[in-house]
Amino acid sequence: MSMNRETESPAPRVGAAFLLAQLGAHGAQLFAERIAELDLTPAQAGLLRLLASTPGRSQRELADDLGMPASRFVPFADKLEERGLIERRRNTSDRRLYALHLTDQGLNLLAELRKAGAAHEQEICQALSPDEHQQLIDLLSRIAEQQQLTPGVHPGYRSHHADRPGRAR
Amino acid sequence: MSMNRETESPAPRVGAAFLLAQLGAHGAQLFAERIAELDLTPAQAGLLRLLASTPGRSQRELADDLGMPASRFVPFADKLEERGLIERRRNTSDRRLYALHLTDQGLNLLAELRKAGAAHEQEICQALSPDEHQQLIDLLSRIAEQQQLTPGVHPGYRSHHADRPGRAR
DNA sequence: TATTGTTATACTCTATAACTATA
DNA sequence: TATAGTTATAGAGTATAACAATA
Repeated sequence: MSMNRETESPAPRVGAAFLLAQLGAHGAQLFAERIAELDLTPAQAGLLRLLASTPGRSQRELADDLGMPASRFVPFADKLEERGLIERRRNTSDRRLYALHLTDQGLNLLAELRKAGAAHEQEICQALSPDEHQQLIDLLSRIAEQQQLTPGVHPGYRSHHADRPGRAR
Repeated sequence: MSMNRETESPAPRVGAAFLLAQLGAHGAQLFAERIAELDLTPAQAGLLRLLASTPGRSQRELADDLGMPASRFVPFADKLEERGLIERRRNTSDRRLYALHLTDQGLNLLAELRKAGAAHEQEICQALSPDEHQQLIDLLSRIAEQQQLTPGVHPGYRSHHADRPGRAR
């Protein structure tokens, strides 16, 4: 079949929103494959980062931040506790609450995680010069702020496969 | 433990890759909610756009492009055919193949879809000036090309809820 | 009575693989 | 024998809601 019957549409006319969705999903997949080598999922990595910045919060608060129902957070946290990465401490003033903390082992893994994050950043942005790289961060930050996105959390965490790391296909 | 032992890290130090994932997921969600008013999912919209640019292809080819298994493509296309948006025509030279085409009704809905896409683009990029908007598109296009992403398709299509439109929470 | 954490059940969605028709 | 399309089934993952402990 002839493929060039309508040559009057040369430019693909791709918008920024579509590119953002496309690149975001692509990058998220690459990152998931990368940290699978640490036996971590993006959601698990998100919890570790969350506990590093504000330790001692309750499971319900953390579940809300990650966008997952409390009932799913329980086995989600169970696995990380079994691996010795996080710790549940009883709150003495209100014994209904747990206070979640990173263990030393969790801190060590978090350091590995940050190395992986830096390598991932370079992989995604290798087409840009350092100046352009910073330019992109500035533009994206402005959009994120205007869209009122919470720093450090994105909606993908609420999704499926929060427990088992995915592999490359 | 004291929380301000390392005060030398004042900036949140968010990378472009994380912002891309965050904004991509956020924008995809907004877009899904927007086109739910047309009773369409992002994957369905993707197929309509695909058929508009290159009509007459087989189901297997299209399923591959959308990243979904052929078995799931069948009921996926069924719904659009029942709604009179697409049409299956038998290939005369190889009668195993279907050739999928948009109907007139499908073309009309595609026009609505493009209006929704333009409005979505403005919603996402309202923090930027026209110049900055174009600047962002250029930077993202360079990354997409270097990462060898297929124009017009993104991995989110392969995912869940390809059939039923989601609503705002 | 309200809230945190937990468990169980019922449901949705999916891929695997078998099957038919055509090549 | 190989491929396009289809169907069925078995399994994974989820939210809803009931439950126990504490406030």
